[in-house]
Amino acid sequence: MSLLAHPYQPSDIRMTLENADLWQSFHSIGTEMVITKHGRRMFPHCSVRVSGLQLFTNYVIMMDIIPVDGFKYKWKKEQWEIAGAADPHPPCRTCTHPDSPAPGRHWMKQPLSFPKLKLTNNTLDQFHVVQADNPYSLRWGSLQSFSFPETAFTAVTAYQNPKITKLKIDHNPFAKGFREGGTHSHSKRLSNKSPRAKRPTLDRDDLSNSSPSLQRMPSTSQFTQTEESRASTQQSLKGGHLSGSALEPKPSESIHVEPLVLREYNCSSDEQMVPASMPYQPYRSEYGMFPYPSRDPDGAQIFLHPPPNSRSAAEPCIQQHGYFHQYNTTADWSQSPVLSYTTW
DNA sequence: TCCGCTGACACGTTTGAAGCGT
DNA sequence: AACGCTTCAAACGTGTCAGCGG
Repeated sequence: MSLLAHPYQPSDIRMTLENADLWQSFHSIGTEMVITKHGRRMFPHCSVRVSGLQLFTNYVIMMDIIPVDGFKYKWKKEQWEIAGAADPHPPCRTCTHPDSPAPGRHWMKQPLSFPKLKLTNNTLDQFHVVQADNPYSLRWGSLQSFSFPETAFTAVTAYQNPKITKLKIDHNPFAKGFREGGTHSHSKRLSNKSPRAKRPTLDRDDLSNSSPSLQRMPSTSQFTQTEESRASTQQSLKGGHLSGSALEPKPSESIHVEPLVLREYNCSSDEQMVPASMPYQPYRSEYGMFPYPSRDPDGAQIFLHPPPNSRSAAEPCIQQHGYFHQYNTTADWSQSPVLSYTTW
């Protein structure tokens, strides 16, 4: 774990996971996140507290999900087992916090979260693409990333571990309908003819087509990782996260300063969809290139990381990673073209 | 036959418009 | 007329299950 400060502005930026206890509860069992074609929100969602930022310097916060390894897994005999090679990795998509860019004081006054981040295994929802009318680029002074080992999770299309289901039902208000009296029995639903006519609902595709609320980040296959971040991530894996395995140290704050990168895209959204289940080549190459929005980044990222030990060897995990990017001067920012900017 | 994914379902929560009172 | 509060239905998010397809 390392921290590299901005060359001109010695950094003491810290990022801590807000709902760490909840994450830890899930993590100790082996967090699972359901993904669907249309996108499913995470629970727990990512929420972090930031400190040490320059009060009047603008930052952008981003979050990524990165597969741990090149395998896919199946739940067998109360544990995950390798079930073959992973499917091709989809384009990496980065979620930018909609408040970005914002001054450090804004980020530090309250925890920031990504409650509307959705996980999907659909790689064809192209309507989420946001096209920038005026591509522009910025030189970033530095990039700092933070990883949180306890946010690692396994992406599933249906829950496998009943302990996870119970934990989610206990903590997620939206799942309260399943809390008491067990789950709604199938027989109950088989009785059919519910007195309640099905509400006409917008097809999500239609909804998304007509609204910018769901947008996909530009893709890149150039995401690379430095030795440092790799080492950091590797280290985070050693603790494991499955039941019975040793827990990692407290939310890590491994910080990686990235070389300046020019990227040209604009992305902001109410809800952003990120791929969650597709393993990708782990720890490959460098970390130098990264898909950044053309505004200042400041972010949280999720990394899938390799199974920490033999017991959890089959478990694809995701580790949250946050990225900071800062404008050194307001002048830099003023030179930027108008952003598409949405709020959650 | 097995297994994974998808869509339908029922229920609770959230949200915002409409109605009402001050 | 303006503002604030309450009510309620629509929209949304959830986990489970059957059915389909590979």
